[in-house]
Amino acid sequence: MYYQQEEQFRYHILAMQRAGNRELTVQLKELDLTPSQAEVLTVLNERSMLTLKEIGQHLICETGSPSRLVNTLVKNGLVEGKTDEQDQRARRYRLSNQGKQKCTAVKQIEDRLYKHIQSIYTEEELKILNQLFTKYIEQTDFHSVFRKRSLYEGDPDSGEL
Amino acid sequence: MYYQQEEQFRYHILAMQRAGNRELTVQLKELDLTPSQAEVLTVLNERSMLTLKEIGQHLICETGSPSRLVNTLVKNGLVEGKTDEQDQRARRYRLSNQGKQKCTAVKQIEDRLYKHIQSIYTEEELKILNQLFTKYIEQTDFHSVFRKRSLYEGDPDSGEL
DNA sequence: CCCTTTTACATGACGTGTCATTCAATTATA
DNA sequence: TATAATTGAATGACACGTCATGTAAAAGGG
Repeated sequence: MYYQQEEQFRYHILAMQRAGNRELTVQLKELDLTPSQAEVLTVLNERSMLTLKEIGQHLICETGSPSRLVNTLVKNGLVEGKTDEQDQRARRYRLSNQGKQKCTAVKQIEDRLYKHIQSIYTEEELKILNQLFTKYIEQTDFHSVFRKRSLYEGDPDSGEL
Repeated sequence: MYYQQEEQFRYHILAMQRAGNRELTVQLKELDLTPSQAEVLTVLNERSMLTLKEIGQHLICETGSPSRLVNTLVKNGLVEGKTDEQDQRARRYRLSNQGKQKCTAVKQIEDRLYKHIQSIYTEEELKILNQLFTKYIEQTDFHSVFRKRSLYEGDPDSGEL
């Protein structure tokens, strides 16, 4: 068969994403959160007072402007927004106290996921995988997201220009 | 940072899936198909006269019973279904002539994707990636899907038990 | 300063993914 | 053979992810 490895690769990526997302969905259900909502909380926990557009630039789960996603969190009292004083169009968002609490709970659940990953791959294998992934990601819009989120280095502020 | 590689891995998987899906979505738009719809066509092209449940067992894009997905294709004239004679509950689906035509067009688009993947990774790297992915997939429900779809061997019938 | 263009966001639309519920056909069981 | 349990599928519900459109604020050009 032509492209056998390529086809396998393509469906592997899809399956891995689906599997991971389901795992997270189940775990996060006890917090009444979806994986996407949890990612927003994580982003706002790292860098507060972001506009919608900025939040979008830090999300891997979604490209465009995550209006609905963030507004759901506002409605649920986890995030609060204020109109930007310089720009009346923009709103700046931050975690509420309840949101901060949720966020620590989210971290525990993420740790479970990371431990699961650790149980499957050695640190050496993960490095190989991530290195190869980077070759792909570099060619996509996501590259800047990873930099902004500081997901490449252990250093938690190198993405902030 | 704890779990740095694991976190990167997790988001890499998400980003790769999103990037690939967007690429496919754009390409398939000229056929008026979505990636999920294209996967159903591909499955029915490999093995015809499947029930909804069986189609679901061959799909990586979706778990449950893909009623709506398949019915959209029926409505668009790409797939036709007949009630199973042994089991009045079940319907058996196959590609219409129009569906078969679409399917060859889909293959060309998939080939473009595979060539893109080839342009990023060597065959050796793909083998390493797929081998590592398999370690993960083996622990999920998707393992049987890959076997049924014969995505593991070049042999196009080994999954049929 | 007015007018055009751009920008930030909201919203409608559409097709998923996922789960729960419902319904009818089939199988198992008492 | 009645009846109960199971199964295949349809459907409602909900939250996405993506695109297109609309609206108001801001920026830019004359």
